[in-house]
Amino acid sequence: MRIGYPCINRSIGCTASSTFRLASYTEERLKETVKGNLVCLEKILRYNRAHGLLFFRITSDLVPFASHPVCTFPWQEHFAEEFQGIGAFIRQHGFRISMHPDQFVLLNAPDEGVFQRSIADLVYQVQVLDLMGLDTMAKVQIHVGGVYGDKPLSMDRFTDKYGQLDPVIKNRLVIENDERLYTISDCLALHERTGIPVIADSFHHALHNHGERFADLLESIRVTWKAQDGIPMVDYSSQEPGKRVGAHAEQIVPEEFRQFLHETRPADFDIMLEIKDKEKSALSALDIARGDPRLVMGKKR
DNA sequence: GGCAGTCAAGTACGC
DNA sequence: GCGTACTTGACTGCC
Repeated sequence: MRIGYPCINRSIGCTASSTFRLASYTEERLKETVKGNLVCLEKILRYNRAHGLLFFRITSDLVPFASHPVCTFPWQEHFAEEFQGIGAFIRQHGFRISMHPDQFVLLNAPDEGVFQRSIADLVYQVQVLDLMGLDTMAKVQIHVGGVYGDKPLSMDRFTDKYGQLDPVIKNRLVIENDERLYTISDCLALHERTGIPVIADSFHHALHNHGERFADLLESIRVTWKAQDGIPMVDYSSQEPGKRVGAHAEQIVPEEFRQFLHETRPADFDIMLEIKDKEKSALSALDIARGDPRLVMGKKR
């Protein structure tokens, strides 16, 4: 078990998610933005290593417009050395890495254009991980997609479209339950038909389920991850009091997290804390998990 | 320097 | 059919 947080660190004064408007796109602007993002990504990873946070989600904004037709610059070659350097650091310290394209990546979209743009984005995300030389335990997580008025048909379409993907993408892709449309059980059913690993989001599960206890699903989830996929990843969050149902909490609720660790024993998985104050709550979580036999704190130096 | 409005992309839903 | 919410940090233009 490793503990981590997504994309942004609020303590170190830089961001790896710097971007710009499409209207201001120039090759120069892209180069300087990516350069800055990579420098910051390395700083974040160094912070994480120093604090024992060994799970991290790399932002999709690392290379802005990477999958947009406007971007013809060969950033892969231009920044090859920087990617390799960061990748070496990740491997050296035993980090687990994920990426998460946002809502526009929809494999089961009936619209061919949407599907093609989704592929382009997945190619980009996979390239980032490949350029870093990371093995297939580094994952790209997506949701199943839309329902389009017919859920069984849309699940069939997911199965078909997934089958058409390049193995390079398939080797990294995992599906996650969402809070409105597709549950963990739906994802497990899709695993049966495609072999795709299932990443469980405990908070989404609490909002949308078929009455199953989260902990009871962990064994079924575990077996969807093969040796080359690593142990399962799990997204964890809790409800922000007084906000819309489904709003992610501003900070971790220690007692809830302690309970979560207790209930899920002895299942082993890496936990991503989708909590708004980012590394702050991740550090609290690490503190709470201290002493849990599942926890990996990183190689001592 | 600070603030409010806006931003590549899609879907679901209410009217 | 059309507009809006969803979700969210960062950018951009305006004061």
